[in-house]
Amino acid sequence: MATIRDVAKLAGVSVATVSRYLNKNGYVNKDTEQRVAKAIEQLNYEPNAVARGLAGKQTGTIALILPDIANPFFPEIARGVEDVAQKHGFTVILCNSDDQGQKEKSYIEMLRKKYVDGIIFASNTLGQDDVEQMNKNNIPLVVLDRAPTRQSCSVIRSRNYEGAKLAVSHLLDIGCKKIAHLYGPQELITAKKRMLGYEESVLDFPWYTPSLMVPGHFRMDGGLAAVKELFAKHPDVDGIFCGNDLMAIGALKGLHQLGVRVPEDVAIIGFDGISLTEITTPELTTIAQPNYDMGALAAKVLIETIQSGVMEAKLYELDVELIVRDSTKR
Amino acid sequence: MATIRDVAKLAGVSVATVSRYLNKNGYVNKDTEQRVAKAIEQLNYEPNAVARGLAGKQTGTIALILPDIANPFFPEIARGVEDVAQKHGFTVILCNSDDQGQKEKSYIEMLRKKYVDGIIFASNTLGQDDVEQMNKNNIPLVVLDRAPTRQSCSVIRSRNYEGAKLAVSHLLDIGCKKIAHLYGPQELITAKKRMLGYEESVLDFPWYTPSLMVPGHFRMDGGLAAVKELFAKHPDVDGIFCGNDLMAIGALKGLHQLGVRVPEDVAIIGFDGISLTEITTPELTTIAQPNYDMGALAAKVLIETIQSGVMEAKLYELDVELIVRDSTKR
DNA sequence: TCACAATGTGTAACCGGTTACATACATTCC
DNA sequence: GGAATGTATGTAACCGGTTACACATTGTGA
Repeated sequence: MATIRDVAKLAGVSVATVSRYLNKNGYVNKDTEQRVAKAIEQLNYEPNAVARGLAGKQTGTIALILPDIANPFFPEIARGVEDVAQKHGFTVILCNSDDQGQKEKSYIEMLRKKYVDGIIFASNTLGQDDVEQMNKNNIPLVVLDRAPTRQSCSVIRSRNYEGAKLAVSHLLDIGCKKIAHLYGPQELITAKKRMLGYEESVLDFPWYTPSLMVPGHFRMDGGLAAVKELFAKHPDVDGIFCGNDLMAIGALKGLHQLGVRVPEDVAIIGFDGISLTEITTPELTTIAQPNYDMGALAAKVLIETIQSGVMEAKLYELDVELIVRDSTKR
Repeated sequence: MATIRDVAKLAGVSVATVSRYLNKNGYVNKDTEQRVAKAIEQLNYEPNAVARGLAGKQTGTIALILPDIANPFFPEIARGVEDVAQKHGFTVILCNSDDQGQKEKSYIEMLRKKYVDGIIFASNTLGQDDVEQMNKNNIPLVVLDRAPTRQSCSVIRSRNYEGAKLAVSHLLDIGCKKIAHLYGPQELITAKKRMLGYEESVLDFPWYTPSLMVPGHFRMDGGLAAVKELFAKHPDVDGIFCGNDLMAIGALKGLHQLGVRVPEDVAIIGFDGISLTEITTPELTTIAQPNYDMGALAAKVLIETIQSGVMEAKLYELDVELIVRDSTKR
């Protein structure tokens, strides 16, 4: 592989000039430019990214830390991140934290040593101390969807509260008379807001009672168990708003096992808009987040932060959309 | 951040000694070792991975190139890759090729410039020239699942042919009298072998005719369309072996639309064992590949190649397993 | 005509590691 | 006792870029 010095020699200029030509900063004469270009061409020269990283402290690499890429919620986000990164000449490092603070910290450690230019977090366990450490090390970060606080870093989220209200009002619209809610881990802002939206929507109905809210841990098996628990207490429920799609799928399974028909006996609506909602029978109505767009936006914001050098701390809230499918069609 | 020179100064030794201590190569006296260790401790020193990369030409980074992480087939593989990489102190760069040779080449270009230590391919469009280029540049690569040839690189695959025979014989076992096959893109060795397994299993039956094989492009919508085409010609089919799970899900949908009952009228079996097969109604019988393990093995083989420096070209074929679920239960 | 700015280029230090080679002393073997 | 070998350490070049600074030339305004 040719180096910048080879190019300089062949073009009869100094390495500084070649570097200036490459980075398009500083003055380079038109003629010189031509000569350098030709030398580069001839030698088939490619600047070495690692050397660049060392000298310039920018590696053109960002990291995406998420709990588990095998969770169907994340691949679309990851795709959004990667597409935008790729378009800007950045490369994406994938990290699965399993929501373990320990794993997360060791990733951050390693990423810092590798001079990643920035990090996107889609993880729950991001601690205040981590954020501070990143700030101290001057590593830009963007938090996706789940951050409890918004401090010295940008946050991308969707309108969970509004989405929840939308979900409940849809169930009411189609004539539901008693609506339950399966909720996710309350340490997640996402789960909390969705529950809040539900509560505020139903609080004034005579049928409402807190035991209509059952935890499902944002997981499929959790949704399945929850729905059974729910029907033991409230066999007359005729609508369920699930805090995420995975629980909704679990609930669907559970109802199927109980011999309850969807949507005839019970209507179900989920939240997230993951692609799995299209493969169930019946297909699931859901409040769709723009998952891909959230990833894409996160990457865009991060890269802007990296390139401008100013670490802003904005909150971006994206709109959600009600997608009506068979699980609520009567 | 402290550098190796700071450590050397504080410990009263040369940088070479510190480096030897860090890499545990060459001689270092016990006492010196202690002093260096203390200096590192005091300065909170962390070796800089980029500088290391430049000097040593090893970055502790591997890349995973796949068509699309949002395709449900890949996240599990990716997870397997990442877990093993992480355990060995490697970092994984994620690349979505969309099966476009062009995109793939530009990724490879960029990865080479970044000194990635090796690449795992799970992409169809990997050309002979690419492989040669990698070999010339001495970048180890491992090809996952879909490689046409096996030349100067290791290949990880599952027993597609055997799996296909297993699938058909299962359908025969449950009493199917006319079995169709939805197949994937024939340029994929995977799709080809699965079709071959089908053909050889059914060739001698009187009901067999080539028009029982319908293309479904390994996609859900393809499976849906294929099943409709199939039933227009062969309404008496009572078993379908789908070349992958996505098509099986599509077929399930299509049959549902046609009012055909599964498994009563038609039994369906897929291939791959992706997690989606558990959320359909009825749940899908499938020939499960060890997806996670395939990713993990790919990473293991790649890292071994990187660390040993010998570029072997082995073929690993993993066993598949029949998982019987409702879609073939009679 | 002179001062100053804009343009163009080169030298060499620097980023933070690794490592070939030189040197020195302690053992071991014949 | 001298050669060969093992242990321990330091010097300095090297990986391949970027960039501060110096210097030269040309253009411009007063």
